[in-house]
Amino acid sequence: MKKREAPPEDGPLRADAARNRERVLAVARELLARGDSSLQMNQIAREAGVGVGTVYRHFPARQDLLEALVNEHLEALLDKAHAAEASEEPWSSLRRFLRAALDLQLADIGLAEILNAPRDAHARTSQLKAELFATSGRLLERAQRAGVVRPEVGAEDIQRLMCGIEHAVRIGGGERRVVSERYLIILLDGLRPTSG
Amino acid sequence: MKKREAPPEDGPLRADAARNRERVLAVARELLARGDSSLQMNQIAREAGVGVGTVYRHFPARQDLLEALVNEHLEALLDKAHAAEASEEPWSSLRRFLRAALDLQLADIGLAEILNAPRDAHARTSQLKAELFATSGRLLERAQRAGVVRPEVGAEDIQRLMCGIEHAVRIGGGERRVVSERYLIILLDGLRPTSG
Amino acid sequence: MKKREAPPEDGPLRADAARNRERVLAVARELLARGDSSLQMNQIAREAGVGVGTVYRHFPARQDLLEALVNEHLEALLDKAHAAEASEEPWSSLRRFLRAALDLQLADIGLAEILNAPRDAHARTSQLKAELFATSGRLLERAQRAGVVRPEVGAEDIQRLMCGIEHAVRIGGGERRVVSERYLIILLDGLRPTSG
Amino acid sequence: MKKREAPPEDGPLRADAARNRERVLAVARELLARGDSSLQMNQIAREAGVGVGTVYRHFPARQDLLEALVNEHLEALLDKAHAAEASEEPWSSLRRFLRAALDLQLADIGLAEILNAPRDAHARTSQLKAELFATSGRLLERAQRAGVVRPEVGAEDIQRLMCGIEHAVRIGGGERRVVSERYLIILLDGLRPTSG
DNA sequence: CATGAATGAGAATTCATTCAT
DNA sequence: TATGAATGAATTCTCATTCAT
Repeated sequence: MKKREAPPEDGPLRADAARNRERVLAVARELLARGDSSLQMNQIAREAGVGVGTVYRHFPARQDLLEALVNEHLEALLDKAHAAEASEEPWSSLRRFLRAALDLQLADIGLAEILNAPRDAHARTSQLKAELFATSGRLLERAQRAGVVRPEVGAEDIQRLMCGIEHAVRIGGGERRVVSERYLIILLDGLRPTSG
Repeated sequence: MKKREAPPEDGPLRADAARNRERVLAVARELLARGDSSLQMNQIAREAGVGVGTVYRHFPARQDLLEALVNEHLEALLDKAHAAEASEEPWSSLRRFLRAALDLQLADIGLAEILNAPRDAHARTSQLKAELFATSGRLLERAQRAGVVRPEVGAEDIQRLMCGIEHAVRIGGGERRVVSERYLIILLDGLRPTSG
Repeated sequence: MKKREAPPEDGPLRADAARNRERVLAVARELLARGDSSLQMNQIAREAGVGVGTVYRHFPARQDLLEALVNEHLEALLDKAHAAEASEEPWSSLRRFLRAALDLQLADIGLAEILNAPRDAHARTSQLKAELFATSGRLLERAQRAGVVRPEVGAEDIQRLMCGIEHAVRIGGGERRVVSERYLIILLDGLRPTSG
Repeated sequence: MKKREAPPEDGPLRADAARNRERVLAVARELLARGDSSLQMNQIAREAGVGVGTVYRHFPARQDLLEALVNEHLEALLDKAHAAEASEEPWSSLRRFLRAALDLQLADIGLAEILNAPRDAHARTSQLKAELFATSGRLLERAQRAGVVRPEVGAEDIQRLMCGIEHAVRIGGGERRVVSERYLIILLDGLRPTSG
């Protein structure tokens, strides 16, 4: 469990280094997409056609690789959140955001892991998570003020419940799009304030 | 993929064998409770103070151990389901059953795994799962006939959603009882038919 | 029965890799010479002063190691066979070949095992065996056409009988060279056509 | 490698003990006949329907079991040798004896092992082996005096060569009876004195 | 910087033998 | 005396990580 130095992030990478980095990321993405979230360094190196050492140079630990991979989806998700915030309707914007979030989580098996990780390898990740958390919190509160979401749930609950729905979709069969839509609707209905 | 013989289950165990078996089960239970579901034979043997061979004698594979551990909870859950069936109120009996299920799943990290496993090591497990599935299906249908649950969900959906809620509770902090109760309520409300 | 990748045999090995490979082979050879044909990976690693992983990298299975060890002897034997074929005298060339074969088989306890193995790990081995079989078959037939070997024996019989002689030499004491020479003469005389 | 006490051989066995002993022997015989000469105590016990301890009580080591099994064949072989000795023709009696020996060795995979073992577990075995060795020696010498066997071979050579032939028969295919007869003829012809 | 061979701890599994019942 | 559960050393094999080239 020895600590390695952080990868040099100062200057722009040399052309070949950048190419290798991209290859590694591409392979890792591919593996996640195939549902293999083990991210074994040797396997990645082999499939990327680089040495293991190269993978370790760019990503000293599995977590670094995972964050690099997930961050772009995190950014995409943050964009969705901001877009939702720009909309006028508290409820439908929240719904749209959660739908997008669920799609992304299902497409990227590492996203939930990063969202739930207690600590991050890179400040960038922490920052993105914090922003995302804040924005979804505002979306939620707006909906609560409008009386369309039960008042006792918080942003963290939403995140956890979304990961729960993702899990429910993953563990079984059926057409992904259809199932995830059905389960999301159940969650959304459950979030509505108790009528009466 | 060599086939092992089933562990001898015929007669009552000898006193010392029974004691060791219990020790192994106790350690395994403890490990699951600590959240470690890897159930490594060496580790279990070491912590139980028995030889590895002893663990293998009683439980030739991880799956056998897991099922032995889970089956008693599965039976308890089935009892709850039958009790719920005996009740008159479609909705509250379903709710009571799901509450019990969630509590058990949270207490036993292996329960969900067994519930979702595509195949079982022991016929007993398959039988219990089938009975449980059938009973919860009847509970669900009764509630649907009474118009208190949306008609498009099936017993499998309920199981998957419950595992999702379990997951949501596990991945975060907070007082387990409180959090699980809150999330369950959201799920239950979500299962109600769309009013209007 | 998982398939492993073949050990990389393409380019020339790195200096240290080659050194380790040689060490492993040397130890394995030594073990065979000592009469231990079990070729246990950890024992070899220990005696060679390398990690187990290194042995596995070079030789994923016992069979690979054995074939690597034996192939050079197989090649030497094939050379002998070709040399014998180049000679003019049917009988003495066959005798010379079988003498060489017996010497090699006695020097390398793995040779007979590979010769009798129903399948090989490497194509190279199969190829060598096939060539050897064909060549010894031609030597045999030539001797049969010359009327100096009984007609009903085939190349396979010769191989089996030679392994039998090897076995006879191994199971007892006495000066190896002397005993093997005596037994070989008995076999050779036995192969002559029945006079009368 | 701790030494166990010899099994009590004094009095006649109790009826049930004798029955168990026979069961064990029967199973072991069966296993040898199937070509499995590993004689694993647990396996034997299981198939015999007795506890391992029982097997160990009767046969403290694999060698004891093997000898018990083989001794009756050894006795049969000795009978053949004596019968051969009683015959008048030096050559055909030797031939008949060796044929019988080869048949027995092929039928009992343990026979050769006992014959070649440097030391025996039971005096009875040593005695049988010595008698057999002496008798075959006399058969051999008679044939040599008659000038029908080359003078430089001894009883030990015959034994080793016979084991070699057995080995040659075992390692390949073909009809056992046919192959063993063919190889035996080659050996017998090879044993004849060099004509001229 | 890149490479990939080497490392070695650790997990799974088997089996001969012992010993409590 | 019989039983068979228990033992644990021995073996195979994997993989994250290091480091010589």
